[in-house]
Amino acid sequence: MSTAAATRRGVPEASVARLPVYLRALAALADEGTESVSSEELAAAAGVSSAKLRKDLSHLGSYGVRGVGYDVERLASEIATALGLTQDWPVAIVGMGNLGRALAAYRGFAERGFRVIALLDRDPRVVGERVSGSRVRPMADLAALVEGEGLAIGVIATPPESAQEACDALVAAGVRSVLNFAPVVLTVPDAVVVRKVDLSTELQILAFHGQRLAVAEAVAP
Amino acid sequence: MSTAAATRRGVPEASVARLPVYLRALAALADEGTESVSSEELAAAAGVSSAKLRKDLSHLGSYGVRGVGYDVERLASEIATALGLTQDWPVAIVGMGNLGRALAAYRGFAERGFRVIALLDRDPRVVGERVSGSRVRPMADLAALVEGEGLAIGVIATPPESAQEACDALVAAGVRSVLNFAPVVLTVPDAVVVRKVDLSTELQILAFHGQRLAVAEAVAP
DNA sequence: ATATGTGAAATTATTCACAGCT
DNA sequence: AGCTGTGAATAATTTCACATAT
Repeated sequence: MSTAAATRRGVPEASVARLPVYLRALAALADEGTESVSSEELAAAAGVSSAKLRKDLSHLGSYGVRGVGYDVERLASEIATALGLTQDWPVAIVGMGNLGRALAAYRGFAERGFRVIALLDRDPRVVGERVSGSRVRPMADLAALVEGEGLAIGVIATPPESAQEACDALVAAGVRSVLNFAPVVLTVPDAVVVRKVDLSTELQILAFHGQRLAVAEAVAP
Repeated sequence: MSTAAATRRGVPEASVARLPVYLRALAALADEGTESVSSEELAAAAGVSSAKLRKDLSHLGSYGVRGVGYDVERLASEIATALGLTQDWPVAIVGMGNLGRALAAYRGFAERGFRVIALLDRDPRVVGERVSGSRVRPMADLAALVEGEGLAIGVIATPPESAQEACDALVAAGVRSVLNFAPVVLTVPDAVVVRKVDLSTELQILAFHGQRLAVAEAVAP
């Protein structure tokens, strides 16, 4: 099986979710001038076991050298290719409340190669306002953004009540990838991929573990 | 095995991660006055299969009625208890950059019962400033916050370079639960639980799937 | 000598399908 | 008659351990 085939055919979801972490660790190593790295070292930097790292990388192809390790630049480039980061992924942020404005000001998108090409809001009182140097656009512009500018990823930063509506508008315009910050479950066609970022879910999971720790300590201090 | 024992002994991690979603769906049902719900309905609202929902709930105990379904209030209360949400979880946010300020202004913490009791920054020029009605405090205050106010959860909103330092300070002060927004892997002792929220990782996962979809469509449009 | 890549084993998670209870 | 709770079956993921390549 060729590398390209391996990439297109299934890379397990759990592996995909870790590739960005490896990529970041590799970028840090490259920054400090490291040229070669072993699976043990890279795994430590990424916070996983070396066996897991090697298994993950094996789904992309065979880019290491036995007895030596991995070339940092090469591996970073292969992971970036597997993730599809060699192409452009124009992003639009929908919902210009507190969160939307914070995201619009966030530099992390651009740093990772995601170009924010539009900020949108459904409220006519917000449309036209300048946020982080861009004019806020109406939802009706979505179709043109997909057609004309290749808009590929929609970020939903609306209040929960309007998140599904925002999502429907994105999907209707042809967006196939959605990052949802609203604390609701979105309904989308099969062809659309949704990822969720949810603060309060994370806090609740922490509460669960915090409670477990407290109980464990009470039993065996 | 008693319910309490079931809760304390392992609820699978994958189930724990879904409990907050069920809780939110139940809250929405309660809001609209629904008193009883079947696993099928609740599962649909939470975006999972009914078998998965029932299996997840079975780890908490047996709170449904065969042939009938679940009492919405009761189930919500049981899940809240399992998650440890009946107790107070004081939160501190470390790092008063853009993200830290956005988080400080975010109402979602309080709505879910997480009380933000302190905002901190290591920069003396920021300490003392007022953010969202609170005075920003120095890192040296952490120990007193844990001792005196029961600080339990630390939110790291610093730049990546200082995230480990912030984390170390939290852990040294006695915080056992950390929510990390900085795009770095944190090193902590076993007794500390870290959850990560990472925008660019999520975007990269979307890019991977977007690429897959594009390829699939090219092959079979 | 050393570190990768990978089958095989072990563990964890999901789905199936139905017995058991209301 | 209907819906939960759960063993059993299946699938996914992780870990082990070593043959293989340099």
